[in-house]
Amino acid sequence: MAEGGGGAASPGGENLLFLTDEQLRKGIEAMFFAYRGFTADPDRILETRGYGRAHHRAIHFINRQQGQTVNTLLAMLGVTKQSLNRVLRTLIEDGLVESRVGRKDKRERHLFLTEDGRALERALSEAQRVRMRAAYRAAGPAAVAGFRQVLEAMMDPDLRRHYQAMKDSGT
Amino acid sequence: MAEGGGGAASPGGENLLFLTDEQLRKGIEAMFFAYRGFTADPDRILETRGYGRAHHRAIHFINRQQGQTVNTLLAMLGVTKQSLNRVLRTLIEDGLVESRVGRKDKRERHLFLTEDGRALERALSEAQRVRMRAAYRAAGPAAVAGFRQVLEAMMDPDLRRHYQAMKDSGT
DNA sequence: TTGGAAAGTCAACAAGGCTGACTTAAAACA
DNA sequence: TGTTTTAAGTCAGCCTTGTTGACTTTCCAA
Repeated sequence: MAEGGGGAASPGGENLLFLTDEQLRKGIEAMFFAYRGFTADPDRILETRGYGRAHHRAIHFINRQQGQTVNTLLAMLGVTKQSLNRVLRTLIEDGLVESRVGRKDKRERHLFLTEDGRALERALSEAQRVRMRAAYRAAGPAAVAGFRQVLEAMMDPDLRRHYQAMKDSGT
Repeated sequence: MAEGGGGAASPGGENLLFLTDEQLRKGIEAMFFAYRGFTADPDRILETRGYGRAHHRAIHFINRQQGQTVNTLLAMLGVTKQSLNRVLRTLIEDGLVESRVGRKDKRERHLFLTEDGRALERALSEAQRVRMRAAYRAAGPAAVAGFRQVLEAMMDPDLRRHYQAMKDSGT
């Protein structure tokens, strides 16, 4: 922690010590190592099923907004439709995802998790929540608020919109 | 921030509102979207050179501790030597990295960035620092301390050691 | 009725992970 | 001294997940 944690008490925001290249480098490495931890637990579960992170991402966002179209999901994930389609096809074949033709616009496909799909989603997100919960507990409530603030500020503006679109709707 | 920032003042850590599944899910998505932003700027630079993230990671950690051996770097990156070697070979061929036989133990190869390598490292890390700096400024010093605390708590213990090994040595 | 959007498919390719088998050189050990 | 272990590197082959480009099918809407 060195002087990093100590100076945090200053509420004015004039504390420019946080903006030295050293401080920034530490933040960069913290992101790198933390993201490794963040993905490690679900990766282990996915491996036993022969899936990868791409499957996890698809499952996560389909669960988040059941019935969304392929195009919506595409915008969220930021990959090509060919890439998504390969993953989606295996999930549909394996009975984890259901694709229903749109009622109004029959060109659209609306995506839903099946019961099996929801079960896997719960297993994956619970693994991730266990780690997140432990980190939150270890760091304390004030740290958690700061954590989310910095992460939000790091997002690209259009990705931030995707993030915020769901942020307040749940609960 | 909704009620997220408000409850943060409680220092006891008994505030379990932070540990609802909804709060945790938001943290999970924040990591996902923020990491995308985090890698976007260097990715653009790397693309112009025909490099990928694997090259970036190698360059970053060689710069962090010039003269380290291949084995040390391997432990840091958490990939196989075959995977690292492919990347390292192109960096050496392109004159960005120099590999010197160890003086004491001649089996070891010590890795250094050349002048060109340092130049690319600076360009990459500066791109990342610009975003990090902006996020830090937007969120404020208290948020930054919390950000680092939560990220550290999310790391796997042995990765946390790698992170902390360098954390206080620089500056 | 025709243009264009949404979805899906096929083919080909690249990056970057992985495993396994093997070589070379040098250090460490018995 | 001779043997084993270690560090590094290499070759071959595989997988996932990303990319482009070309193409079809469906079907809404002008």
